[in-house]
Amino acid sequence: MEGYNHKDIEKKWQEAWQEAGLYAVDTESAKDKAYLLVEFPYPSGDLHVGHWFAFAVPDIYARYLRMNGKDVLYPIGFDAFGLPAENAAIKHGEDPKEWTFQNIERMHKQLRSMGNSFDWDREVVTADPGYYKWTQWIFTQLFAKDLAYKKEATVNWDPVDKTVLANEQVLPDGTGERSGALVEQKLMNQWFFKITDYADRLIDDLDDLDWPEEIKDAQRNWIGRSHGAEIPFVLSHNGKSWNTSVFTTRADTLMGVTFVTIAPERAKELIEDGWDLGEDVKEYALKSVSKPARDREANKEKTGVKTPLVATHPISKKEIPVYVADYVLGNYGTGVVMGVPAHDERDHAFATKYDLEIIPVVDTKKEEEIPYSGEGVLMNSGEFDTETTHNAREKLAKAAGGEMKTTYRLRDWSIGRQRYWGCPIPIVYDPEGNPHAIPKEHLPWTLPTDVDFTPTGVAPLAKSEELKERTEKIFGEGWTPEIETLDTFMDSSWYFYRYLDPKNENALADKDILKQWMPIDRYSGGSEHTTLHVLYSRFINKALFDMEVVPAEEPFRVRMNRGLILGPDGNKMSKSKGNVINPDDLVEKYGADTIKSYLAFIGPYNETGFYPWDPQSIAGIRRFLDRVYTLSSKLGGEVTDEVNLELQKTIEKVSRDLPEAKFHTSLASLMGLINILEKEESVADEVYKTLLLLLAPFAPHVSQELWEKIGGEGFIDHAKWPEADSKVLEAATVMLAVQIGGKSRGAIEVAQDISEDDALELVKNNDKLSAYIGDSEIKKVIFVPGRIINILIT
RNA sequence: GGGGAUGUGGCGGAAUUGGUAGACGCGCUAGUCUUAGGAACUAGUAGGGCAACCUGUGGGAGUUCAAGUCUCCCCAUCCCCACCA
Repeated sequence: MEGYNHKDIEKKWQEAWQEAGLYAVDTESAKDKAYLLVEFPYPSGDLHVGHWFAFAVPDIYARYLRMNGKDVLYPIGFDAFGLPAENAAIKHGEDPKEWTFQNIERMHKQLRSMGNSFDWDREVVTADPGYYKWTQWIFTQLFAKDLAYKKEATVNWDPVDKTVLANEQVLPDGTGERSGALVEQKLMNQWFFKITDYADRLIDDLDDLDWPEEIKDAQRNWIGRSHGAEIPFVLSHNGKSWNTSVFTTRADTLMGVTFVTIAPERAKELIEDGWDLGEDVKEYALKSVSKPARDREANKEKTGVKTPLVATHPISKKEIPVYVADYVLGNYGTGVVMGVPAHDERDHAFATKYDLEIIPVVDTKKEEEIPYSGEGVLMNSGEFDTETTHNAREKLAKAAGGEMKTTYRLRDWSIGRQRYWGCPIPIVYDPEGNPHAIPKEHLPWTLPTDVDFTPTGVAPLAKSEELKERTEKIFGEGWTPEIETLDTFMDSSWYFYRYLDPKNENALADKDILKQWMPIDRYSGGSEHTTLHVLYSRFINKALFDMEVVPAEEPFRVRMNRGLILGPDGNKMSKSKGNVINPDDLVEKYGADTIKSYLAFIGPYNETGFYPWDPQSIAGIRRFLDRVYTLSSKLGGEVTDEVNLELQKTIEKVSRDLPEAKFHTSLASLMGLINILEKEESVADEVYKTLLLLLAPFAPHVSQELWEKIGGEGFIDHAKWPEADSKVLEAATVMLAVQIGGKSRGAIEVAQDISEDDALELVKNNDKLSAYIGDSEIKKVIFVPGRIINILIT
């Protein structure tokens, strides 16, 4: 069969769309807005198939909404700061800025070859000073609200990239998200965002969001809210005492405490404060603290060292031993844990190993073994005996002088990076070393260029003479600049506001425009960003919402994660495996319409499946488009009732499935229609036109070309989405399934509203079906109109 | 260990939400046309059986006239979190 010439057609229409400014949106005048967002790419220099999956498929929905009369904004930009640029600079002596902007140039071409309905006038590049001026401004606002602060803390240190990482950037196996290096723990003075202030709202507000449960749960889990009690404990040695406290979710087991364990971090702090805890404790604590988190967690065997400290039980006043043990985490709760070996597995293991007393305080009725961590009735707990564990929880906490408290797994977001190619933190220090936000009139606080950025662990900006001079010139002698740059996740946590008003010089975006366009109607992206970018963006949005900078409390009305395209061999695409599919070659061979349709056809878009690239399937999709094209030579004649019914069914199906991101079933029904039309002698113009309208979101170029060919008016994108004729659909006959004695025996063609009696009569008059009834008596008939008739016989 | 999801032909996946399981595509088989084709087209394609039929949605129970879909118990795979007190 003769195929169509995708190269000419796609070039022709991409130019025409561009010239007509077809996808430019006026955010000020739009009436019925739809804001669709896809995660903007890092300018790595080469577009891969994953980008197509991420950008070309949601474009189907954008085009659908546009044909339904919406003012659709579908923007694109670049997350342009980051390490690859800097590493390329170090390796090949390139300028990171040059490297980045050259890559962006290349990617522009590739992105345009997709033929998406992007509004290119709104492109945003985070490394552009016009953009990062506002990244810096947001930082200064957070600083003013004490949501950005500096503190001495143990942070994740990536020894390869030589920079600090946020907790979210350390993978479960303890390696850096980017470098893959084993992350170390290092005590440093660092900038943080106080995301923990928003922990409750970040959890609670999830309830009202129309997001998949798995995404919400992943965030809830990450934030890790835990309700319990904080109970004071006094630890003493040599006449000195330390008033601390433990966090527990089981205050009811307080009378079963037989020892206390402290985290190595706490022991180290005590030693630094001059406590003499002995050589063994010192050695153990220091060794544990410097261990990479992974090593420490890998060792499931409980270890610990007895300290000379003595803890006083807050109720019984009994003296109990204190251990330092590395299974106690320094950054969760208080880093001090009460040991209840009878009712906690870890404490039990520890107590058994070090031969410590075990006192059961929950009556297990001898049915459960110790350790027993369930609920029950208290025993061995003095006046609290016979209380239920549930009721005793708060009472015991109060009796011990403690209070109910909630803790979180979430840590504050570490945002300083000791690297060059990033947004400079807009802070200067006065001669006394106090930090001050750089006032708005000096923003953007530009990234200096007189810097050698070979990573040494010291931030490269420290070497910039220009930055030093600039600071002193503006703020006075003795003032010094902050030398760290911002985590690039900060750049990307607000870009969606900027798309709305990208050239605004007075605000990150105009308030009225924000009010009209936020929140985003649908945001699709990768599942790997659930606890990174998406969480950070929600935090920044809430902080800005509280400052009345942005209008919506949540930025993303709908979030959906997509799947992953694998290589033809079923493995993740990677250069080393040699299984990378180059989209440019595919554009050349099949055209953009085919790639987009193939990726849409592969499965449900809003589920995170893994899809191996199938070179034969894509040929099948191209065959389908060729068939649509070829069909244009058979135009003419009248619409038959049968064809019209199939057409109306297809309109109904596509209009129902497409908005739900079920692009694959939408295409399937279009293929079904084509199969029917091909069997006809001729195809009426109106039928073909409707087919093109339905196909336009999936294959915009070839649909537009055919639209023009058959005399369609103007751009197909401006044509109205067809509406199914409900009269035709209602008048259609259906196949009524016939069951006899509960077994499927066939079907009869009937009107949708046929009565039970008429249907029964038809079955009786049908030789084949009535044979199943035979001489048997009809006991009962179950009839579901338009669906099924089930005749029960004796 | 905790949380979330998913199990349907050789493969990706459908199933009007409790109503004829396997739409659509790939692959496969046969044929047509071709010097040839890994091109295109036509027909077939869950398994078993010559057939009428029978069996089939990870396994096992159950509810129902009717279960891929609902309930309970297992099994497997994937993702997230995890010595979180």
